[in-house]
Amino acid sequence: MPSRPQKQGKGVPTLEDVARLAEVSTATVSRCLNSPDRVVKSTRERVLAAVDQLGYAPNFGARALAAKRTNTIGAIIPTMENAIFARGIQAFQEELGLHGMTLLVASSSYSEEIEREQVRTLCARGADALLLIGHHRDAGIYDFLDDRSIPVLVAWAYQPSRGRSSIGFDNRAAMREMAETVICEGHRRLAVISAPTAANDRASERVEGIREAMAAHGLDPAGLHLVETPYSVENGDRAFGEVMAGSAPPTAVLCGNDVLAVGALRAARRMGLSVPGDVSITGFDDIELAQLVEPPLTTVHVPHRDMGRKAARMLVEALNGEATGDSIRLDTCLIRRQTLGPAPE
Amino acid sequence: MPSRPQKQGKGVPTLEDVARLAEVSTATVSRCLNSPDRVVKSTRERVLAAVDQLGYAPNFGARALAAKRTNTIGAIIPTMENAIFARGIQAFQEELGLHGMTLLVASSSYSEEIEREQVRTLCARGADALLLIGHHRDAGIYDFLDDRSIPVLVAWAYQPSRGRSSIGFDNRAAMREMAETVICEGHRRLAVISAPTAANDRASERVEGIREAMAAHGLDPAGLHLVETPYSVENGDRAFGEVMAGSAPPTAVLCGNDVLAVGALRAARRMGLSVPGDVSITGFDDIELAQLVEPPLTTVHVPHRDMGRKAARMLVEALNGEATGDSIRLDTCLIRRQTLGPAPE
DNA sequence: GGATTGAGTGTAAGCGCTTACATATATCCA
DNA sequence: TGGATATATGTAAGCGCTTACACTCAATCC
Repeated sequence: MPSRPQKQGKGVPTLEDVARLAEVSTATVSRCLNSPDRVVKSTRERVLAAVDQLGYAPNFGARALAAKRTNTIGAIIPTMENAIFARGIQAFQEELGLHGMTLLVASSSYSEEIEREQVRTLCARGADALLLIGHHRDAGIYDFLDDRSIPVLVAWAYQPSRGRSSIGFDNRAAMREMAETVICEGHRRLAVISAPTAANDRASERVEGIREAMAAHGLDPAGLHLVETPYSVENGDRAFGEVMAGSAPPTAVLCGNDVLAVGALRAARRMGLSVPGDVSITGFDDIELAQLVEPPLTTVHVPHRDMGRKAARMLVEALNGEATGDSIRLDTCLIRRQTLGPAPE
Repeated sequence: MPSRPQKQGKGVPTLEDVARLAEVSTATVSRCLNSPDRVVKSTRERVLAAVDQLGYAPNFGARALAAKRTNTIGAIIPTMENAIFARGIQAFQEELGLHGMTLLVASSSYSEEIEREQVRTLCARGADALLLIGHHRDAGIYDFLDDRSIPVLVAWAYQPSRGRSSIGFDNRAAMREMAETVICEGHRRLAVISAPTAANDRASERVEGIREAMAAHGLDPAGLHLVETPYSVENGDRAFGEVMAGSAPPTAVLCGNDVLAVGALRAARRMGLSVPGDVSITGFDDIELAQLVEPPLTTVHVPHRDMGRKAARMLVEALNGEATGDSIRLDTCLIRRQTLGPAPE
């Protein structure tokens, strides 16, 4: 990376420039900007006029350095391309704005390595608190954050047993409910198409939920055909083919998220299978797409927006020292649309 | 906003702490981090060990303050909830990462006011360059940026006449081509469902393209039934009802984007209209959803990812002083699927 | 009428980092 | 062997801002 000159002193007005123009001290200018009521009106107006005239914008880094707080909250999500995060984060940001805070987003592309790096980056940038997705990550990251006493909130997950403040829903219970509903329709041979579970506790919890339901209903969890594949319609499509390939294909395919389910649905159509006549397919998340496909998808509804909004409030409280350290459990609900039916024959 | 104590000196190691532990000066530590080859190996290793042991992460604000550059590029998009931006920005970020730069995203919720504010925020945070969507905005914003000599790239738009470096496609020409195709199918009564055009040159250019096509084919552009409504399936649905309400409803409804088109499609189905038998519907953007709905949507394909990637390269070049100041025009192409057919009767 | 108060403002010390410049040590050749 | 040169490291001056503290000057009180 070659070094390059830029932002030549010329054009960038500083606090001092404003002070000079308004004929006051830098302290007064600073006060005008941060606690206007500590400055008499006539002075304030003169200063603000100077600010305007110069097009002055305070240097954030310098301010953070001097004031030791940034009113900034960082969030690290796996990817913005996933509608559920995009939606939750949008709500998160809106709510933060209401409290005078700014959001800094980073994405990890589902990589633990990148996430670790992003945590450092966000802290270096002065994030006062952090929003992370899911519990699973190296303990070192939590230590790092604790050392700096930076509050962390885990979202899209609810496992109070982890001993961290979190907001989300019980992925396992939600998926268990879905699996039980499927089993009650008479299905005995089940398959799952899931996002990679290794570093994703939400995904693995969901799969676990299915296993629990099977065990509870006298089915052998070992008989569950599991295919893991990254988040995309294309992959869901491919995985469905794989899952249906054996001699005794499943009569119901539970998908770890709606996008995979939509892919599965597309594959089914192409293979000439009737859904849910020949095979039932279910999703998870209830993204907009779920009700737009044909037939509309049976899935689990998750209140992403609500979660984002509440997460923002929790973090703001934590920063104000009103933290309870509690976790909040949001309710999900099963949405029966048309891709789940009784087992064939 | 109550002030609150946090990050008590205790836990946050500074450059000086590292220097003390490694028994070198702060300058040496700094050099180890920024130009490792200017430090002899033995020292370097000692310093890096200290960095590790302390969990040191450089303070970004302080660094920016001292070095006068941040290796950060800012982007302001209308909303992350729109898949086209999410996708483009994701690619943008990935490419920036390859060049050692970081992305700072902000969203404006389609508000000029908020956008102006975000520009200041990003500059205050030290963005070395900015990515903005579309040309339309107050000249004051450009002045502000020019004063600071911060390079700006306009994306999702290509209008070299605006005299700013931009990357995108010709919204007007792309939509004109679509309209011409529709007209060639025999349609005479057209309607448009568009995003609000007031502060959105992409939307208004698209509408203009339709008018041009009509004029070129002997139709009176004044006869175009235009409904403007914000981006959402729901709104597309509602707008379609509105557009079809008159005594001589259109035989083709062109939509300003795929999401509105999908809403229109849903409304058509509910109203018992056959698409394209009774009415043709077209979209714009070619988001994933377009091929997943029934029937698959005829639309204009836009290379969002490619745009994001190239935008990143252009900005990096500009920062390296290799800027050409040119604009790049990307090609769109019309994707005929099944929602466009010949005019009825 | 002098002491007390408090509101409005100024002075100046850092915040954690980078970097020009100074210094110290090692290396080389005549 | 001595001076020139190169290499490694240290010193210290800021970067633009906030804020504790000091100061000034009226208004207020006994």
